[in-house]
Amino acid sequence: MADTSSPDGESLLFLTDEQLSKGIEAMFFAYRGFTADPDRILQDKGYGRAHHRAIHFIHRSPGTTVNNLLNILGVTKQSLNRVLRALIADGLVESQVGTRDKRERNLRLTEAGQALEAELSIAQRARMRDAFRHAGPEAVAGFRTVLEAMMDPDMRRRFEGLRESGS
Amino acid sequence: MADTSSPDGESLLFLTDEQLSKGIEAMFFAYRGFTADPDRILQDKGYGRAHHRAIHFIHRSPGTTVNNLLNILGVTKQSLNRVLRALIADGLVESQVGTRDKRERNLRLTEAGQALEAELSIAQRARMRDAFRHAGPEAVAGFRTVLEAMMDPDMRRRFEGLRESGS
DNA sequence: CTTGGAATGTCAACAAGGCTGACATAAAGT
DNA sequence: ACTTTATGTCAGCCTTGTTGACATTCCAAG
Repeated sequence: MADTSSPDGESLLFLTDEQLSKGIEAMFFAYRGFTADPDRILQDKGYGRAHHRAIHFIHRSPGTTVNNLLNILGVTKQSLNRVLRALIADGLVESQVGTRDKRERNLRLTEAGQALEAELSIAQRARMRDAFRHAGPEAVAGFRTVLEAMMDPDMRRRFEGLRESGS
Repeated sequence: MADTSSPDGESLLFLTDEQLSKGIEAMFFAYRGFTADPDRILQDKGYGRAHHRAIHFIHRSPGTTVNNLLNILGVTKQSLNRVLRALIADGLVESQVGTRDKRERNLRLTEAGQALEAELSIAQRARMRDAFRHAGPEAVAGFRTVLEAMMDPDMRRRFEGLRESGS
């Protein structure tokens, strides 16, 4: 509807300030929905969003180092360390001294950690799946394209680097 | 690439756990980029993301009440009040006793508030505009569709309610 | 072998921004 | 008159971010 694309040039109607503001608000409200389910699950267990992020990316790259995690998450080592310490103390994450470089710590989820990860993932993916299914494959492709364009360049590189064994 | 859509049914390849996880990570990284520019601007002025949100939605609905803002932002009145108090004290927001119902306060941006709002908006819209332009109108439509589907239903209603004088 | 620097861990202190609970006030509704 | 609603405010707590300082460990260069 309201298809006003000209034959050669782009329509550009989707670049009005109003459309951009709606995009901004959509990001805000959608992010709230996006985090709502994991937040609820974590709340009962005494963890927060920071723990979720650590668990997610350790699951995603088993054996990753603290420094790598630091770069992905974009927080200080002190902040991450507090979270990791709790997860390790609670037996959700194990930290092994690196083999090549013994200064490094290789982080992995324990069985309990994998169980929590699965619980969180299932909830968050369920919402994502419903949204994707409802919107359809072409909308999903557009969604991904816009989000990638919205990232900082170094984050985009990191994002594209995750699991290059694509689909 | 890897186009495996079947003739009648949907391909559903976009609903694999791997695709959903990429969607989750895309949201995480994109949201970081989304908030990066305003965060930088606000940091120097002693404000944070919470102030930005209040300013944004007061700008969006001038004369709105505290209660309305509370519902949109999804925080407690104490939390919002702390932010509003600072903005009012600094002369960025003005609070007028309601005309119909004198219990209500109607919130508006002062000139200084509008100036800050513009500064933040311009930065955030610039990123959104670049992302939108790079992705193209169809991707933007998909982006919006997926984000709306990801919202909680009441937030979606609120989102659709903002500025019904749509484009 | 010694020393410099990198990776990591830890302590302390602090701030933003969430939260709950309790209470006060004014105005509206019954 | 009484209750409810809208708002403000005080106090205190939690999570999660920040800086700064310092210790340890260990690779690697001189």
